[in-house]
Parts: sequence; structure tokens; C-alpha cells
Amino acid sequence: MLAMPLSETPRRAGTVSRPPACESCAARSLSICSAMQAEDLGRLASARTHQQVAAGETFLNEGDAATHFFNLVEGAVKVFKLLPDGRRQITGFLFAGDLLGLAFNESYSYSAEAITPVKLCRFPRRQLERLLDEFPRMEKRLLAMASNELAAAQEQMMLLGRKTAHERIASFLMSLARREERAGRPGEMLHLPMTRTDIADYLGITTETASRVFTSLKKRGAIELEGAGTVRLADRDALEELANGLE
Amino acid sequence: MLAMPLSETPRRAGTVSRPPACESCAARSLSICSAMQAEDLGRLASARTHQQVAAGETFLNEGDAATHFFNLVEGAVKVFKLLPDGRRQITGFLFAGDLLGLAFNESYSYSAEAITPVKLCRFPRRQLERLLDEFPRMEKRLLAMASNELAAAQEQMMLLGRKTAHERIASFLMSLARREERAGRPGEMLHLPMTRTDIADYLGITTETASRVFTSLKKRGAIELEGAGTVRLADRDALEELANGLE
DNA sequence: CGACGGTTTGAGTCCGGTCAATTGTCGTGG
DNA sequence: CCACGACAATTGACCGGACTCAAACCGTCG
Repeated sequence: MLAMPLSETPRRAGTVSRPPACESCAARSLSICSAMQAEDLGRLASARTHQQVAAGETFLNEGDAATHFFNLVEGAVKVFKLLPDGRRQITGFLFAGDLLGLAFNESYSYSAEAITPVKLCRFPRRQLERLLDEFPRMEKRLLAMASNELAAAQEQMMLLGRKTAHERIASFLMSLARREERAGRPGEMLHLPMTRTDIADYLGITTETASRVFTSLKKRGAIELEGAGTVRLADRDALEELANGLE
Repeated sequence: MLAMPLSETPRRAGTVSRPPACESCAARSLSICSAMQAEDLGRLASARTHQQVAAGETFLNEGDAATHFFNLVEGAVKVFKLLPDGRRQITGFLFAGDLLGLAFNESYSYSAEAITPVKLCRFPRRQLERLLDEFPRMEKRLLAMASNELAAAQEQMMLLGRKTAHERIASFLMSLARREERAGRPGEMLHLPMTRTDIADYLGITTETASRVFTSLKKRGAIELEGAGTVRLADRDALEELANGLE
């Protein structure tokens, strides 16, 4: 386990405010790196493999032996689980800088598929485990990340268990906006690389419902659409309220 | 974050198979202890506070400063989040031996309420952080626990997002049964300390639906009820299939 | 241009929610 | 021991939001 997606990490005083550039794989914000010394990076780098994945390709399968973990360098990825009859639940979207497959079980508990063309850095898990033994600071960092992941997971349970379709979409959009802003980009204009079906499978609704809600929010003036992939959050306050079940 | 509930920890070879008794707080399976030396336990113990909580009492509030973490010594606890209008999502049930409040954020992201009368051991978080610095093995153990938690959380997302009411109840029962068996007790006869409303709020359905599904499963012969609090899993294979969306 | 995948829209259905009434359970005190 | 009150659980009737099935509408790319 341990996939590190849109976790809403609160910037805490005392934490390294911006991880340094990770030379070894050209990722601008590989958060794990901030806990490593240059030499460690070198050691990990020696074992890493760069990998390209085409859009739509599944490069990690639920149940497979968890031999590697990944750093997503470029592109977007969906992480999901399937039921035998094909029903799908997407448990997270990952973007550049996110970590994937940091499992401590012997097999992956989810699958991962590229949404856009993807560049990733693959590390053998053993290598990481050795590093963890030697550099406890890294472990602490991972623990903090896992902690944030868990908080995000509980938030998602709240969404899936108790929110209406409108509230789910609003929550989703606000969550993306906050992520953009945490990365220093404006959060008003969003580019959605995933399809309506992906969004639906992430929010526990159907494609049709997702689409209907988007047009409904547009009619209300809460958002503007330019094609299906671009959303402008026209009334963030309204969306925020909706996301929290008010109104 | 980090609440450690019914995570289905696979017993891995090479891991301590059964944590030694934790003298300091009379818990029989305080998993964190297995990573500590006796002296450390003593140090933690010096700062601990024993605490009794009556059934129905909320002893931990979402948003409060996360100053302590807890070991549940006896009883059952529900962990939940609320929406402003009162809708509730229970994110987990905790039982004897489980850890609670092991947050690495500055405030709790959930509330916790006693289901039955509860005994807990309260430790200041600072103490733990010092210990973690000195004993990396503990950190590793926590990381593994967090990893299992995350896998369980994703399983729950699958349930909340995609399963039917029948499948949810079946999954819930099977999950409880496995937990019992992992603890060395027979999993066929279950005692449910929580109300139907609690179960419903955990599974993202209503009390009425939960109740209807229980009686429906009873009529089908999959379970037997003796009062609302005791369930016998009469046909585990059927329940297992239902839980996975087959049939 | 036509084909294909994704999106939107429409009509009808149904699972689970809502509201309401009844029954069951248990602890308390007369 | 039983009556009572309070709360949980069950059951019923009805409703509605989201699902299903189906058709039309893009946008992009060969």
C-alpha cells in the first residue's frame, strides 16, 4: 500500500517547506527525497529504472507481488480496485511527484493505469527497505505521509458514504483546486485529464449522473465548462458550501 | 491520524508472531509494544494515564489538538466524522488492543465515542515522538500498521462506492468474523456491541435498510439472529460470495 | 469525410431513503 | 414481580435520487 495522491497535506511550520529538486529522476517535487542525503539518492538512483507508459495502459495489477515502488515523474494515473463482475472503484488519482506502490504487504492491493502518457521512476522495494534502516528520518517522513493519506481516505469515506451526487462533484472540484494551489498554481481554472467515467468511478456514481451534475452546476453558475476537460470554478464559495453539505 | 481498527493484517513470516504481554497497561495485545524494549515501556508508562469512559461518551473530538494517543485496553469504540447538518460516517470500529489517535497532524481528523464502557491508556504524543527518534524499529512497525490501515481504507471505499446494501452487510460480517479468527476465537458466532444505526453509519446506509437486510439474510438462511446483538454465520460460503459481489 | 470514443440528454425503473407506526428489550423503581 | 419509560429494532407504505437503457451529440484523428 501507500499510494500518495491528492492528500491535503497541511503545510506545518518546522517541516521542510519545499523539497529540493530530485536530480536523480528529474521530478520537481519528489517528496521522499527531502529526507535523503545526496549519497542515498545516488544509491537509490543506481537501482532505478525509467519507464514510459502509454495512456490507457495498466502497469500495476492488484495481487501482483509488490516488488517495486514508483515515483510518478510526469502524467496522471488512476489507482483502482475491481469487483469480480467488473464494478470499479477508483481510490485515487496521482500526478507528477506522487509516490505509488509503497507497500509493506507482499502484494499490491490495487491496480494502476495511466490516464495520460506517463513517465515513471521504478525502484526495487528492497533497496528502499535498506535505506529506511539506515536513515530513520525517511521513515518518519513516510509515516507522516501515510498519516495524511489516512486522513484523506477517511474524508473520502465520508464522501462515498454520506454525500449526494452534487456534493461529491463539488468536493472533488474543491479538492483539485486546493491541490493546484498547494502546488503554487491558480486553482480557479482546472484541467481534468480523466474522463467522466473515471470521475464517476472515483465518486461512487455513474457517468450519466456525473455528467448531469456538471451541467446542473453550470446552469446554476457555479462552474463554467470549456469542453469536458476544462472547468472554471466561477463561484468557489457556493462550491465550498455544497461540498460541506450546507445549503 | 492513524486509528488502527479491523485492519486485516496478514500474518507475515519473519514478523513477531504474537506480541508479548504489555505489562504497563494490562493489554494482551498492544501491538506497538513488540517493538519496544522493557525500559522504553517503562518510560512511556511513566507518562501514561489510565482512563475510563462510559458508553455513549465522546472522548475525542474532531478538530481538537492532537496531544495524546490512546491504547484501547477494554471495550469497543466507534470513530466517525460528521457533516454540519448531522450526517455521520463511521470510519472504523476499534476493540481491545487497537491504537487510536496516532496522528501526525496537529489536530484529530475524527471523533471517537465509546460504544461499551471503555478502559484506555492515554499517552502524550511528545513522549512517543521521542521514542520514535530513539527506536526506529517502532517507526517501522507503525509504518507497516499504517500501510495495512490504508489497504483496509481502500477496501472500505470499494464497499461504500460500489457495493449494494446486501453486499455491504455481508462484507461487514465476514470482516468481523476474520477479525475474531485472527484473534484466535471462533468466527462463526459474532457478538455485535454496536447498534444497527452504528452499523448503518459505517456502511453508508440507513438503520431501516440495515435492519431489512439482516432479516432478509435470516430468511435466506445465511445467518441466524438471537436478539439484535448476536449473529451466527450459518452459511459462510454464501456470505463470502455475496460480500464479493458474486451470486 | 466518416469512425470512434467520450459526453450529454431523455425516459422509465428501482433500490434504498423517508416517514410513521409497532414491537421488542432492558433497566429502574414501586 | 410487574409496570413503566426509554430506546433500539423491525416492519410497512410511499417517495425520490440515482441507476439503467437508449439515443443523440460532440471532438478528434486517421
